[in-house]
Amino acid sequence: MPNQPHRTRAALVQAALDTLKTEGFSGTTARAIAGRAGVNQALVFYHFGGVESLLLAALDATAAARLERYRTAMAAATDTAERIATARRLYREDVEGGHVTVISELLAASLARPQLRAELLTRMAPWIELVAAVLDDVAGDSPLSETIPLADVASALVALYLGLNLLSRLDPANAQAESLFDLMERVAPLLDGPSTS
Amino acid sequence: MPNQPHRTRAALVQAALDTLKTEGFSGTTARAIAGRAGVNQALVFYHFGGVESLLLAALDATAAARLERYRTAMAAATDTAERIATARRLYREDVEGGHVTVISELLAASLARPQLRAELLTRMAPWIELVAAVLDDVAGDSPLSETIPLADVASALVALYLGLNLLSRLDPANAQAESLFDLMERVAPLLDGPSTS
DNA sequence: GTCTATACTTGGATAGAC
DNA sequence: GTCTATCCAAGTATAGAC
Repeated sequence: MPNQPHRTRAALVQAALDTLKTEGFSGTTARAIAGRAGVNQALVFYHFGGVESLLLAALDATAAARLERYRTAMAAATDTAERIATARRLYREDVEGGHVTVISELLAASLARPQLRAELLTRMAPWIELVAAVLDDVAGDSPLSETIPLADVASALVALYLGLNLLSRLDPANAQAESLFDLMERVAPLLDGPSTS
Repeated sequence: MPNQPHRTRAALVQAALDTLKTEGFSGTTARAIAGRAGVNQALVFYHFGGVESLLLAALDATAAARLERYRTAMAAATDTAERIATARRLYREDVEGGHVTVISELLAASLARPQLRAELLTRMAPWIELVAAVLDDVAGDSPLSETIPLADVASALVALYLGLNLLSRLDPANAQAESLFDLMERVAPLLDGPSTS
């Protein structure tokens, strides 16, 4: 009884994500993924050609959904305070859902894998663009947008996001990120205030 | 001709660092380390009890030297501009020398290793304290120190540092970090200016 | 076209030789 | 105290059964 191919593929993609989130990159082997998916280990190679390709397919699947979620949530926010509150909500979702963990583990593993590194480079771009677009909205017509290179700040914010997620492993309560959002919420009115004429 | 034990141990520690920097965590096996050190693979277990313990010993060795370097370099800086210039210099050293890579790889791997996670938690504390101390000097007698929780900002800066290093793998030129330091140098006078009465 | 069985390689760890 | 020989577990990948 041959299984429907797309079902096996989907199960492997989901299992790959779950394994990466709970076992880390070094624990994400063809056997571990297949075991979680309930299929034979060799199917990883048949359907995806190898573990690395499967992981990239899994990243693409989760990143597309996540990007869409970010875009709609951020579009609904109209001022800086709301954008920060939204960012906090999204950050919590990411930590709980392990969405950022997937990219962190792959980035860490890309050190010794030039191919993986190249693939990840392409896939980081839309995130940095998304943050840059939000920053552009925040800066709005204020003089900030002229004097500060938004693209660089966007990269830095993405780096901060990754770093916070990495550090959050050591502290399950994740107090740093929460109090950082508190701080940003206190600073937010200073950004909106002057430009609201 | 029995080797002096401390020579073998030192060779393993150095080889462990080099392997972690070039092969990443998943490539840092007892065999890879021992091969690089030019000793038998079983000595990793004899001298350190296992790969993970060796890696922690290696981290301790490099972190102690690195912390000392940071402390003396930062102590020599007297105003905010100098501190930022020093931070830029230290950051470049870290990227080139792979010092942060060691901790990034271990943090990424700690996801599925509770013991490693606990050990790393202890070892991150002095770095956050160091940054907090520098921030305290920067804030000085300005009102900033009252309104902004320095400990949280210190954690965030450490996270940013880790994240920048992680992203720098994708872009060898590492333009983000450099232009971020540019930005900070332009903002620095605003911090020093008002409080210099 | 899909999957199973199996071959081969690499890694962790230790018993015992020197 | 140091290292070799060796075992066992786990990983990748493919040849061939269905």
